[in-house]
Amino acid sequence: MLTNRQLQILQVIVDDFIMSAQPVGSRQISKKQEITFSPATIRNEMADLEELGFLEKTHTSSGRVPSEKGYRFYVDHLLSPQGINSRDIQQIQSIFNERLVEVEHIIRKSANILSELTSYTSILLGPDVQRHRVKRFSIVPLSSDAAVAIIVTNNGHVENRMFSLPPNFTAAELEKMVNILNDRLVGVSLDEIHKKLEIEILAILQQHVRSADDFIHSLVSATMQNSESKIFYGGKTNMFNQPEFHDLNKVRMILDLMETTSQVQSLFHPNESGIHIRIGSENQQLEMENCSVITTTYSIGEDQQGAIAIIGPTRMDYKRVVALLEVMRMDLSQAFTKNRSD
Amino acid sequence: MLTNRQLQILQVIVDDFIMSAQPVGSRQISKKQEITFSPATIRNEMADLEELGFLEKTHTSSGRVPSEKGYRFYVDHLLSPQGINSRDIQQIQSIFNERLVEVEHIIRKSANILSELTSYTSILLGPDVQRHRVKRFSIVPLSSDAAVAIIVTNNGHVENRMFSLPPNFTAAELEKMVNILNDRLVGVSLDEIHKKLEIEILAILQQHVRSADDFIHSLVSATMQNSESKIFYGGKTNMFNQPEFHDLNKVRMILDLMETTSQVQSLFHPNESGIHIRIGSENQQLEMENCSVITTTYSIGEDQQGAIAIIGPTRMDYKRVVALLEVMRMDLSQAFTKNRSD
DNA sequence: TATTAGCACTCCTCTTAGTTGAGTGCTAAC
DNA sequence: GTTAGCACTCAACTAAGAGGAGTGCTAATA
Repeated sequence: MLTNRQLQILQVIVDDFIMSAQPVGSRQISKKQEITFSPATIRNEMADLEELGFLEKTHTSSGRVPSEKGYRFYVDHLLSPQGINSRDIQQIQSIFNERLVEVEHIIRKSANILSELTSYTSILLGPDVQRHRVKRFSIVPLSSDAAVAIIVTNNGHVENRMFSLPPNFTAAELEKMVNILNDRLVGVSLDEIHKKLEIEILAILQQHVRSADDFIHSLVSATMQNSESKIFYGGKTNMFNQPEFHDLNKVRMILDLMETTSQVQSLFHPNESGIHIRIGSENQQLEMENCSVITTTYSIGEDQQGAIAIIGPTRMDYKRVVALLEVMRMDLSQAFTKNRSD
Repeated sequence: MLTNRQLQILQVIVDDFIMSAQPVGSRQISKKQEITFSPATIRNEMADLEELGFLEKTHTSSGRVPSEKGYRFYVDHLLSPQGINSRDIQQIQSIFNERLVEVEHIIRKSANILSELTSYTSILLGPDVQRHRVKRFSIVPLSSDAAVAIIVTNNGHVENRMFSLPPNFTAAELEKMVNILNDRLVGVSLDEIHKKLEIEILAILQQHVRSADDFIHSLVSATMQNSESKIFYGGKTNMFNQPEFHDLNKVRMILDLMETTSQVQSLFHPNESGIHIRIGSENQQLEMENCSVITTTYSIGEDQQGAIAIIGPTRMDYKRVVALLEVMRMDLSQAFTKNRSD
């Protein structure tokens, strides 16, 4: 176990390095108010902390820098909760000033404000549309052979997909069909729609309408390409500010990663509540070995979740980001839950 | 006027510099097959071309580099049309392989393929939604005080906006209202909707429904935030490949510019057909002083336009990009016009 | 025994000087 | 008009040296 003094020194080093991005030397540490012992003592302790794997040197005679293990320890044991400044709170509140809660709009705004307040990059996942339930299903024909299928969900989200109509399909048939579909689909969650269509509804339609096969098939293939939850970014180029990303290649790799939906999705831990911190190589992605990712979830209505991620260097201001995410998570959950529709 | 020899030398220099990104020296030029005169002669000509403003030196004893004026001349007078390779054509055709034409999907794919083929950044503007016409208007109530308004346009595009319902609004009233709105709005273009709502339709509704004022007002404010045409990007980080963008700040400025819708919009020349090339400072934006932008438009249906922009360094492969855009513009126009609905 | 002052040592960083090579402009010869 | 030749320029690279921040170790101190 670490002694109190070691804890104290580790804390000072991490805090200092987070602010300065410079290796921290013993002299510098000794100047801090809370430190009462001499540089020599500190050097001894630092040597021990290095042996234990919490610190690293950039070269033989440099100051110390926290290792990943050091950050991990800091995050797990030394992270005193921090209040956040009323200005920041105010800015977060400003997201919710407007009257009507349009989920997408709020999330977009949140992404921007989070990136502004943290000066890192923020990624917000919108609600998992797949779990929305159908409120209304309708079809609008565009021409003799094409139509748009529209699904409005209980949360006011609208999905639409074009699909091709079987030849010689009459308006009357279409109406009949829409009625049947509406009867059967309302209340079904989006991810179950195509199963439902293929198994249950196909049989029913076949009794009432010509070319139901074609129709359903066309509709199924349209609903198959399932709609991913939208992803919103804030401060994509904030990384450029960080001295550790003055290397073009690193920045590029991360920006490229953020263009790939699947990669971005894998940054999140679905179904785990609370705040999660992944430091450096704890992220599976090679591109992220110099980054830390802090994620959390917020609830939208009763059983849906959105997610937030902040991406920064491993030398991230964990304290502040955690505090901000805590507030954000609560506020978003509250906003989305009180105004939700049934 | 430039002599033939000067033209030839200018052409070689620009071509060479576009490929190599290195200042071009007289010796190097003299080695080209088509060049029959000696380095000394070339040096003399280059000195003249520099005096005329077509070339620049990076330092006193360096080779020459085209100036903006040089590029401009090259683009205006020396750009022999180039065929493109059948592989590239094939790749472009692959965009249109799929059966059903979903505008957004095709544009997204085009953006990616263009950036891949050019190795620059591509920006595609979707159709100008404001000019779509209403095909069907509907309202789906979500709860007692909120509803979604949905507009399907003639091109199969779907716009939707949440808005608040006046208190104690009955389903019957809503239906009546939607019927009236549908009668009046079908065929109206999106940018005219709110005018139409406020002036003409309000009067009619007031005769039939309670709280028409509130309702229309709410609807108007929802339709006011007019939907911009969507913007699709390809190869956002391709710039990192260009040696002239090894400076973080330049890249950052451009990436930031691309996050700002209004800035991006101003890269385009609406209502001008053909291919447009803006070189360096010919772009108004300061951020783009090292970039050239090549834009063109394609038609969607009869009277709508989308636009394409390719952004690269001033040392851009104009010949190739122009050729690719030519093909792309034709193919997109064709694809969107043959399948359009009335 | 724990702490600290002192000191030799390391190694990054910055500066200076020197070398190389690609390229030019100019002059004089062809 | 063209070209060979030559002196000159300057970026890019390399090497050497000074300065300084920081360390580890040893011996003195409380």
